[in-house]
Amino acid sequence: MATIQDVAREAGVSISTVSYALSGKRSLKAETRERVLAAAAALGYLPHASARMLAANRSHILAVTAPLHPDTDHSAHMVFAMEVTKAARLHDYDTLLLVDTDASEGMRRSAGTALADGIVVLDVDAHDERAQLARDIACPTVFIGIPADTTGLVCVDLDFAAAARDAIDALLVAGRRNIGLVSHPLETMRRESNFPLRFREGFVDHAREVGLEAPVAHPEFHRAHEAVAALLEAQPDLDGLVLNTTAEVASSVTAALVEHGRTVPGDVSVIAAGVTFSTARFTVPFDTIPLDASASCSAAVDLLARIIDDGFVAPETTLLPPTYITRGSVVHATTRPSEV
Amino acid sequence: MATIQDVAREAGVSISTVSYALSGKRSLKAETRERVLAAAAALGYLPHASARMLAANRSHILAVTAPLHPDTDHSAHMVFAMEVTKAARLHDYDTLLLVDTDASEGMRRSAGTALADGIVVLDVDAHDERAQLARDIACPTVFIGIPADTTGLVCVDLDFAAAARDAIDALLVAGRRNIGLVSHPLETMRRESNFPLRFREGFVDHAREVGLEAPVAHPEFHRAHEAVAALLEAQPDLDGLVLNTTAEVASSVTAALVEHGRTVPGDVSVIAAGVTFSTARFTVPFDTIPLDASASCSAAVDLLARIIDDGFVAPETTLLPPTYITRGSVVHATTRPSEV
DNA sequence: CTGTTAGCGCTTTCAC
DNA sequence: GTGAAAGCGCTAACAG
Repeated sequence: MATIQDVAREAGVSISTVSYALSGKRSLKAETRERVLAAAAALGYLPHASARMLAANRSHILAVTAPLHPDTDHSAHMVFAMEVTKAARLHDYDTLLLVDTDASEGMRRSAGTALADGIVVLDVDAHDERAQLARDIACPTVFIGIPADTTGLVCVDLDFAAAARDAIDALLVAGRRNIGLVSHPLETMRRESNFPLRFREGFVDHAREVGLEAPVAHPEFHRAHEAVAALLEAQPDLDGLVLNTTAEVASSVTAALVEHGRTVPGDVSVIAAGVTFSTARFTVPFDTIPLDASASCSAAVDLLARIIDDGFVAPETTLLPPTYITRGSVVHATTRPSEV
Repeated sequence: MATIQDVAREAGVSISTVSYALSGKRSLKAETRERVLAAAAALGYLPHASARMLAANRSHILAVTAPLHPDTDHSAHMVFAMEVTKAARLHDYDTLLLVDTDASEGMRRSAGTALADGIVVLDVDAHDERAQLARDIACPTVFIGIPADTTGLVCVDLDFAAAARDAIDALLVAGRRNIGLVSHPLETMRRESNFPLRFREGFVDHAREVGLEAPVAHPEFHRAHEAVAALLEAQPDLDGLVLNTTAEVASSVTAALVEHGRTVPGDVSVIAAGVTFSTARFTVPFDTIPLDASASCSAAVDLLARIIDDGFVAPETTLLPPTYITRGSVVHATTRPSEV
């Protein structure tokens, strides 16, 4: 491997000139710079990562901690990890994957050894131990998700409460007033997984505001059947359904409704909200208020890069506004095909 | 952050003694070592990663390249990335995630800058550009998966041909002779994704050896229906089915068979083979010859660690033997419930 | 058994 | 506009 020495010799300049020519941190005579770049290219020079890290006191590495729960949706997990990685590359960072048992210990380690310049925290629980950890370590950290106590933390996430409101409002506009929510499995709620709680809360609160009953069901066995049955029991006239649940459950909702003699979207209009998966290929594609991993991750990494550069940013929580995708699963109550 | 200097001062020894006390690379008087360890603990000392990298010429980082295809199974993708990460930690390596467009360029970069000590290549196609890249760069590389030309490469993978044979044999033992295969979508086959090809080839070859028809179907639209219909057309007496396909397709196989008036496992016995997902929660759980990500990744990382340490290992392909998990979806033809 | 010291390859002052 | 040189914090000879 060619070193900066080799390039300097080849170009007939000093190594500092090479360094500056490549970093652009000070202006050189155009001709000199050309010569250096040519020499570097000729030798196939690439700077030695650890030497650069040590000298510059910057690793150009971000750590992303993504713990694994028994109910973890691997697919969503991967999408977030990849989107963080992609966003990081735009800022010239590579990303280290910290998983499982290593999610906390790895955070401490990569911060303590200066392995990482910053940390992205994924899959946040309400009482996540990584929240306190982030306060303790001296390493810029951004949460994608919002723990119960955000004191001193920087957090980014979709505004799930707003997403829940928008979903209800869209159904109201379609003349639907008997609205239910299929939320996440109880297992997920029990560990106080961050966004399912916030979505449910937003849903319940807004339903109360606009004077709706709005029952909530938590599916079991990764199927919609029981959840739909429970909602129909609580609300026999169910005509609107909000889904903030897993892909598996969502994909069986239409079938479950049909088994109970309800058509979609005529009898029951459906909206999937705060979900990462696409419903485009479902029997009936659902209107969706997506949880856009790319948007969340870019926002988080942009913030993190800024914190690393500035050395400081005021702790704050950024809520990303929801967007609405129409796919035809919400129709006005008066135009119900079953009544045509 | 405390440095090795601080620890040396605190313990009243030289920095090399600290280094040796912590690395154990030479023997010290027990008391000295204790004193050093105590001092390190007291100061909360953690070695500076980049300094260690530079001095030791070892980054303790592995890169894992996992490109993204339109038909990528994110869930399986994540499982492999995580299993590599877990296995790497056992050897004191961290793992860098290289995704997407960065899969090749990132490989070159992390090798060229000495960012990574080694590379794990995931999701290998038959004519994967990363094969040639691995030969060109001077960085230990292990493939999980097997490209068409393995010259000079180190590869690890499940023995998919053996898995296909075992699946057929298990059905033969159960008295089934009209066996079909539901393989991967054509999209996946077209890019010559590595293991679906090898499984299909193993299946077709062994079927010929034992004198079976053995039609193969490639599902569309991520559903089993059309594939099952195609197989039944080719083989109206279908009584055995091998699945080497996506979770989505596999989960709808039983329903598709039932729609065609066939029971599982009575009329048609089913085996899922070379798959990462579990069928335990399916309506009818399938006997499975698993593609064990953990096993493949451990084997690959163990090998890689050895190559990094030894500086050399003979290029070779390691095929992991398949195992069989019984879940009751294969019954003998004479005990067909539908005939009881 | 322990200490001294020369780097590892780069960045960045400081000097010209 | 360019060069010389002092580190960054560690590892691993080389000495004793």
